[in-house]
Amino acid sequence: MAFEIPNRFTPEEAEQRLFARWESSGAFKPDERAANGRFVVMIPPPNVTGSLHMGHALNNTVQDAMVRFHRKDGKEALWVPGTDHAGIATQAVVEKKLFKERNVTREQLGRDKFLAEVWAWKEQYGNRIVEQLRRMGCSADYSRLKFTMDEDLSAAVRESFCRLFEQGLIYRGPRLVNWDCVLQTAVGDDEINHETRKGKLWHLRYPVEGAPGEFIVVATTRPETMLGDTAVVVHPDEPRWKHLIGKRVVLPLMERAIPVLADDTVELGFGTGAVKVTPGHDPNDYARGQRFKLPIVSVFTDTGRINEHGGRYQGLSREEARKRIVADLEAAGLLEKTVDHELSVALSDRSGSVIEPRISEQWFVQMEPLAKPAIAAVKSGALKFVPERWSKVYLDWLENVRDWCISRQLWWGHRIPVWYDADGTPVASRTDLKLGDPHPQSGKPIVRQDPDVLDTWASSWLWPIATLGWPQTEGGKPARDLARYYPTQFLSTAREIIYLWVARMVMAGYAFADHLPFEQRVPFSTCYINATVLDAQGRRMSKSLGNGIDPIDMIEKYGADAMRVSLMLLTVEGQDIRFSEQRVEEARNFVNKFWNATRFVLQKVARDDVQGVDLAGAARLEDRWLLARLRETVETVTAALPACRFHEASHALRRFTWNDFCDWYVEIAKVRLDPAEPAESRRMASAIAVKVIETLCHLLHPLAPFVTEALWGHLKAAGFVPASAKELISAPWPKASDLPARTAAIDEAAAAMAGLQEITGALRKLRADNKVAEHATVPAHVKLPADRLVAVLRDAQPWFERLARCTLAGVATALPRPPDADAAVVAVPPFGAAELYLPLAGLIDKAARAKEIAKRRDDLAKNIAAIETKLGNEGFVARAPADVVARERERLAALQDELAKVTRQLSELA
RNA sequence: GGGCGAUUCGCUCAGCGGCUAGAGCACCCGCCUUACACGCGGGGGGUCGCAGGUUCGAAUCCUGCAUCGCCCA
Repeated sequence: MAFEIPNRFTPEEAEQRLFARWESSGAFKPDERAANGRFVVMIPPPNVTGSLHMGHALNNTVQDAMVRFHRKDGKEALWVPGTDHAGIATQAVVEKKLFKERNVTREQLGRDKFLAEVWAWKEQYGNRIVEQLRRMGCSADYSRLKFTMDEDLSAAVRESFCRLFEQGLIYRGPRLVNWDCVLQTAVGDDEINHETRKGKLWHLRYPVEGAPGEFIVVATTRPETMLGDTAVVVHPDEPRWKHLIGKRVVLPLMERAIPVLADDTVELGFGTGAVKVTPGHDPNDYARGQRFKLPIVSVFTDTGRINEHGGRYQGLSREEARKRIVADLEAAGLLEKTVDHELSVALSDRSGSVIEPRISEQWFVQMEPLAKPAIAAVKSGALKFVPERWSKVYLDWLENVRDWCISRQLWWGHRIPVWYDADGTPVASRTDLKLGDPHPQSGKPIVRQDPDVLDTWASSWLWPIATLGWPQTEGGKPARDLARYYPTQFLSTAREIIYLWVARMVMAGYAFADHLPFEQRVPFSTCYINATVLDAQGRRMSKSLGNGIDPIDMIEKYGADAMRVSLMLLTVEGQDIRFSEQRVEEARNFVNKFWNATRFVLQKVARDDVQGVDLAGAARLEDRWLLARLRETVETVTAALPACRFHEASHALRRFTWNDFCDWYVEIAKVRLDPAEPAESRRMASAIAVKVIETLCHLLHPLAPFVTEALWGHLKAAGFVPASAKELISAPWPKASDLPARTAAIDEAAAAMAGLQEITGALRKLRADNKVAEHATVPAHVKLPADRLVAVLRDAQPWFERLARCTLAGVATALPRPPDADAAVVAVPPFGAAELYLPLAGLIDKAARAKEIAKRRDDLAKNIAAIETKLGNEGFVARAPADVVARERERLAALQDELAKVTRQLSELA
């Protein structure tokens, strides 16, 4: 034995060691001497509060596979990691913790002390997800780790705010926002979940002014909002109410007269046909209010209680107010009826409370001017989505973009850099202003800073530029990293944040990356949208369902490589994937298969066996075939990986490794490496086996970095890879052109090899059908349709006999059927059909045989008839491509040959 | 209401104009053949959701329908 390694890969031992070595050798840092261009990726920063879930696992496997491929492909590869401060989520986590552990609220602590607590929490727990990325093997440059609240990134946020403010693109005003009454902040549309709930629909009567006994009936799911109604609208053609258009109704309980207006957006004939309008508490009504210039009455406080505009209901909670109002209406005879109704309720993602649409003063960014270049980026092809269909989602949003509410009533985040004088005149400032300083415009003393912070996306939209140093300059020039690595080449993310994040990053790129000409500012040229990882039943993985799979558990049980490979095997063009532990187990088995194939080669082959062997000299059938398959595999993987066709790449690798190399070549090599074999044959087989293992280490490395790097170490120790060679992570990607080029002779060898594989399979089946004991060796007679095949089989005889588990008693184009033999026919395109005989001295189950052969005969006849019909069709012969017609003719001939032989066998059996 | 996606063997999915529609898992039969039982050999199993259409030719393209899922309003 030349070399011994264990018969199992032990990830728990190898992963930590190899990762530490990569990191300390600087393998994760961009190689500035790289000659093949650059490949730069920004991680979508996970929340500091987060822990790795399967979505992260997939997304980061994709990024790492891409980065590792391009790094090995000779590019200056940089992957920038980092985390996001996640304003509302982090604040909520820390608030909860403080209350639970010390029974204090943030208000009791005060702003500064509370923020110190959040920072302390971040220092202690904020790196968890980064540590998890490292366990996955992510080859990011951790020396560049960024956090959205870092000083430099915070400076970028402030600079961007001030620029937009100065350009007049930021404004402040009252708007209807999603209000979280528990956390007492506005929340973004993305921080809301919609849930279908059972509720009621109350039909309320609003008395018509000056017409006693006459009512308009409106239906509502939220009767308490009626306190803020400022109109009733009906469709202009609504027969029930159109005569009341222009009149007024008296709002019950409030005794306030409000107009009845015509509005053709009311659905004709639906419900009561009339709609109450509460612009202060409903997004649709808000839009109507804008159109009709209705007054806005806000009836809730920021804790969700009725305010001073709610008359005698002031001070009640939303729930109490509803009960009282319904009861009072009923008492007044104004409740027509109540029906059960399913409705969609908006819930805050963070507090779980029902979102109250509410008018409040907020800061907004005017989006239209920023959206224009982002739209153009996709239309011009500067930015491409993979899969392409997501560009529609992106464009739809940008083309109907609404202004962006960027203020949040939180403490944790980037404080809005705006100060006011006593008149409330705001000014945005790059440097902190102190109370009492003169206002730069009015000259009056500054009296306060805006208390709000910015939406987290207002920092993450700067991620690609800010992580590279924007807006810093060095000697009047843009920061070195920004100049060198921006724009980036690739972004991989989830579909949920195409507009929240992706679209905004593109806007920010055009708005702020002004060290570049405008048309070169797109922050990434390809945006890959990941699959959603579902559970085995096709449900989303969620905390509430408890059906999530923890990637770290999978890594601990099966190894990081197995988890990564399982995801890559499942990922077809961003189609959702159903994931389960079983898939990881299967991938682990594949990793083990490759490990053991390498183990075999290391055990059987020594360095001296392969010295000076030139693979171009490979002349034997199986050698030419295997090298051709290896070359094909290199070509496939090299094309598929950079195009994000991960499933194609990983399947091609599994197929070649397992089915071609292990199932055939390794078995053949067991014969070829026998000391009795001629030295030339032994040396060639050895060299090919080593070449395959070495090449597969490279090709598999982006998917399974640990096991391949570990095996690379063994190849080095055994002397197959020079001791001076780089670590696999940095070693150059194999070139197909280094393998023997395809020639007619090689194609012919591949066809002949396929024939021998068919014949091997047929002989194995004959044995199995006749229940030949596993270890018994039986003689076989093989009648072949071509002299060429006879030569091929004679040449392959030593390994063929082992693989087919027989001794070749006769091989010829013509030979008699041995007595008491079972027989089989197998098509060997393009040569014809081979006939196989296995003498079995009375053991044949003739009835079973006859049944099977008859079935085969019928199948053949059916196939032949189908092809004859096709070839008899004048349209087909005239219009189909010549090679297709020729192939059909060839097939017909082979099938006819097989049919004739099968038919004769059937008669011989009788 | 609008948009997107899916529907192919028991399960999960490839294939997206021309090989007898493939793979993995599961299943059945036989094997510890010293690289690997996380394995080896053999086998059964599918009128490609339904209905039309285009084409010499459709699982593959078009139209409609059905079912399921996701997103937007």
